[in-house]
Amino acid sequence: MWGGGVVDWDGLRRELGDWYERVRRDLPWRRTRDPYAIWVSEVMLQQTRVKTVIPYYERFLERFPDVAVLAGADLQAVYKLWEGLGYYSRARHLHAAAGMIMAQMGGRVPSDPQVLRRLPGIGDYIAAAVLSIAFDQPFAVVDGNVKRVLARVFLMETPVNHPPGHARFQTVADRLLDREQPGRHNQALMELGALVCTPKRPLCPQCPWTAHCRALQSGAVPDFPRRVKPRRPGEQFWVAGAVLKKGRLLLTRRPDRGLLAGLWEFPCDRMDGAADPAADCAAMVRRQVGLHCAPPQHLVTVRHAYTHFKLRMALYLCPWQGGRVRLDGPDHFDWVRPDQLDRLPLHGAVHKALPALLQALRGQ
DNA sequence: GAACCGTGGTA
DNA sequence: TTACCAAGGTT
Repeated sequence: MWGGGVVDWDGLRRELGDWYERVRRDLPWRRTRDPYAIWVSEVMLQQTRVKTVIPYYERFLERFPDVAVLAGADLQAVYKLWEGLGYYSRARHLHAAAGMIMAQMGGRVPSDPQVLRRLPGIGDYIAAAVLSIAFDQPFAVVDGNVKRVLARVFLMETPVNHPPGHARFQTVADRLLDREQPGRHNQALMELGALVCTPKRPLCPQCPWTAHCRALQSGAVPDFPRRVKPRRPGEQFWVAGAVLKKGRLLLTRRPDRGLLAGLWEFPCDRMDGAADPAADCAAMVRRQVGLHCAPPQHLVTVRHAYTHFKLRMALYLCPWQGGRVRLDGPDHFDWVRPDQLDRLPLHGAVHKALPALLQALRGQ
């Protein structure tokens, strides 16, 4: 894998550690050794930028300062704090894991790898991160940063976005790990990927590993890491109906599984056909919440990009005409005054459409 | 093993 | 506008 060349593992570890001590960012989760806080930070940082996470992390630790408080909290409150951060199952898993820790593990984040790994939402990466950073245990993390750095330094052809190749990176990361200071080492390697060995325009002159990097020596840095072509996401069309009754709007909650689990929205569904969207919307309202409404009035159509499909959602204003709410799909509902909408966790597409709705309501 | 699961920044 | 990408995990 390393082309027969000799690798100076000790030199790599030392130079990385020295570099990290010089340039490390002062991040909120680097000011604590509390396993709970480290865990929360790692969950939030999953597929999410540091800059985005910081305010969420601060609020979360303030509101839920330890495992016991989180376990005792209402899941809806956790979702509300997570609103806008995405991947909402992370919030549900964190809450459920806190409950398990209180019920079965004496209220402390477990330091046993096998126990930790059993908690929902904790996979290989987060387990290794918590164990190394909070408990000084010798586990190497492999995230997107680590793969990119290793691919360049060792000229690894393994695609970084193809699960079958993951084990190759883990093997190299294990060999490279500084077992004396695993927490510092793991953070240093990720910091190198975040600050220097970046996806585009890496800052090679600032890299502590210029003498070791095979991609740099062969002028191939822009060609690494390798990546397999992802499939282009398809497009979906949704119709959403804001049912208005006596100045209140009907909001529904999505089921606890699947897309946008647990978040609130206006009743919506994929469009049946392109023939008559307004009639589609009225039919959707009857089907999903059992209500009859006056002819829906188109307010706005928003675009939103999810991981695996693109969405165009048309929002209609639907004056209530009759019927009592009977849910088919959503698992909860509530009639909400427009100025109270911010009490519920809403997803991105709803937030995009909201200004048009509020403006229409003011105009009535 | 492949598909699913969000959002915002950036080029 | 589109494509890429970011401290992954679950089903």
